[in-house]
Amino acid sequence: MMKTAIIKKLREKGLKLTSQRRVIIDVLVDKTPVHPSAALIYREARKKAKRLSLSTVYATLNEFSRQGIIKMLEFDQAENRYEANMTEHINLVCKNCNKILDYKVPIAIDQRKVAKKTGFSITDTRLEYYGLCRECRKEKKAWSNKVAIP
Amino acid sequence: MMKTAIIKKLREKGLKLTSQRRVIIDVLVDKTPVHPSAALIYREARKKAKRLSLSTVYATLNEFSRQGIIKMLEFDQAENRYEANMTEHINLVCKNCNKILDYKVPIAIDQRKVAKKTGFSITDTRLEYYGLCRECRKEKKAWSNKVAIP
DNA sequence: CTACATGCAAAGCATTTGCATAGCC
DNA sequence: GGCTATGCAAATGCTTTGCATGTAG
Repeated sequence: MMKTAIIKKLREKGLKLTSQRRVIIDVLVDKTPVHPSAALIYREARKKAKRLSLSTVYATLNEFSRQGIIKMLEFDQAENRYEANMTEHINLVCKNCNKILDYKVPIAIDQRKVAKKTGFSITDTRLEYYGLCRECRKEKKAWSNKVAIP
Repeated sequence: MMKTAIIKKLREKGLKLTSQRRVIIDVLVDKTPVHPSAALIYREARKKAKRLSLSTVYATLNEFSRQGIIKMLEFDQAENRYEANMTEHINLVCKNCNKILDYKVPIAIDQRKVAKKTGFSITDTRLEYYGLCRECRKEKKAWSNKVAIP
């Protein structure tokens, strides 16, 4: 998503645009390809804004996510990750290196149908496939060729 | 999944079948419809086995999940939830009451195709829709009818 | 027998909270 | 100006870890 689009949404939702938020949005949008964690966003944002605390980063990301402006991806054993890409897609999560890739697909599941069948009104989706990315697969293969059985 | 099926898988994977694990499996399978948390499983399991610690529950659920015998659903701000239903389905998560329902659909996404396009080899999937369940929708409606604007 | 499982208590760590201050609108 | 956002430090709470002991295969 464009930075300006996010800022526009802030306004629509009646949220204030502070200097900290501006920087956080900047970093999040720039880093969205790697699906940054709060810590990474904090580290990067600090370079542009010295006066910024981690709790502000969390508060901001939480609020934006609650408002549907950004997307929060939660993992156990690992930090949350965030993305500004709000179009429906599948996240491919590498179990080895924690890399996350986006996979755009026309989702065949009809949300309206789900709602009719189950009574659920859907506001959000989370679609993830876990496995090994190309690089980590190669690595594993290399290992199994080299490593003797212990 | 059947309890016997899980136990069979344990054997296949070379995992030991202890009395604690037996109870944990029992509870998990019985409670799978509500997608229990580790704490709930612990509480219920304690009724059947006095000698059982929470860390054992965690260790067991982690191991089983690692082995692909059960499924762990991780949330931020909330405890992990577990399920024994290993058939592909979508979890409908109510944001209001945290209820989780299963929605069985023929997933239209071809994993082999994804692998070819992206290099990802997929081992696991996580499909979730967030929203409000039937009951919570009614509740909300009732609120908005009653509650005056503050 | 022996490698894996368990129990207990303590640690870990990402995230949240409380409260005083600051700064958008 | 009023109400929201921020910063700081301390707390929270689920989950993990280390190690001695127990036990399934």
